[in-house]
Amino acid sequence: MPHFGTTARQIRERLRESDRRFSLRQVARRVGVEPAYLSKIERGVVAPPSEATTVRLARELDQDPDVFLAMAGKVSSDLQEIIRRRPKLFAELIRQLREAPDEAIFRVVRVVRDGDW
Amino acid sequence: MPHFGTTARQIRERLRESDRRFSLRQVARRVGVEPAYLSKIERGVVAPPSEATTVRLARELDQDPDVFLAMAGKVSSDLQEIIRRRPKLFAELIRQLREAPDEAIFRVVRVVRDGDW
DNA sequence: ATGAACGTGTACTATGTATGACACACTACT
DNA sequence: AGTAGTGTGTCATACATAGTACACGTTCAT
Repeated sequence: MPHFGTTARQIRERLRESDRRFSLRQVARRVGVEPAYLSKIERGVVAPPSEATTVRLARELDQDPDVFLAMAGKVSSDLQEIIRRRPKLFAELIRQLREAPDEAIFRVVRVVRDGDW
Repeated sequence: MPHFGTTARQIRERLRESDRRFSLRQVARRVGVEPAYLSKIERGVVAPPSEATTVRLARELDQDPDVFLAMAGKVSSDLQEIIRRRPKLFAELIRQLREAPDEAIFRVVRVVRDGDW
């Protein structure tokens, strides 16, 4: 699993090559945190930020919030709530899919999405 | 969603009717917390305990840990880790199943478990 | 009727989480 | 040469989490 801060920094620096609005300070301002704090986050000096801040940062860097949250060691609270509503069913389903290959999970997603079964 | 403390207390008191080893004090001792603390938990004076304590309490009361964790507003960390390993796939799957009837989810569980598809 | 067990009130504490504020040195234009 | 912008070091803080410790009045069993 890649490091949260390092990854965020790499993505930001890549974006910055073509758009100098992606300086640490400007991104920090748009995300709504202090530059010093974002600096520490990117270098791993502090733990990844809260869920809300992580999601705002992901959006700012045009990344998938769930992936960013995963790197931050978290799971989106809306997913957690879905699980909490029916804990037995979801717990069994998820543990069942622990070792399943990506393909198998994706097949399940498709089947459920299309509903034709 | 039922209240964590209230539910725990009811279950414990039911168990106690046939086995007086289920006093608050004795359960607290076996679970590894102070009686005063368990008392406060059961009455909702304090927030539900940590994941580890919640699971030990569930086991002690012969309940499903995932259900107890759900009532405590949490999701088992082992489930979270499974999701974090493949955040996109699991996020899509779970959101897909948010509104699905129990029956549909259980059908998916069975299909995946039996693997014949 | 007394000692053990019971449930609970009050007070305290240790650790973690999630930042903010400010100052500093460096660089990049204009 | 100066000013605007940049990244970072240090210090402080507010709040939440997850409990412990002890004392008190009550009840239960012998």
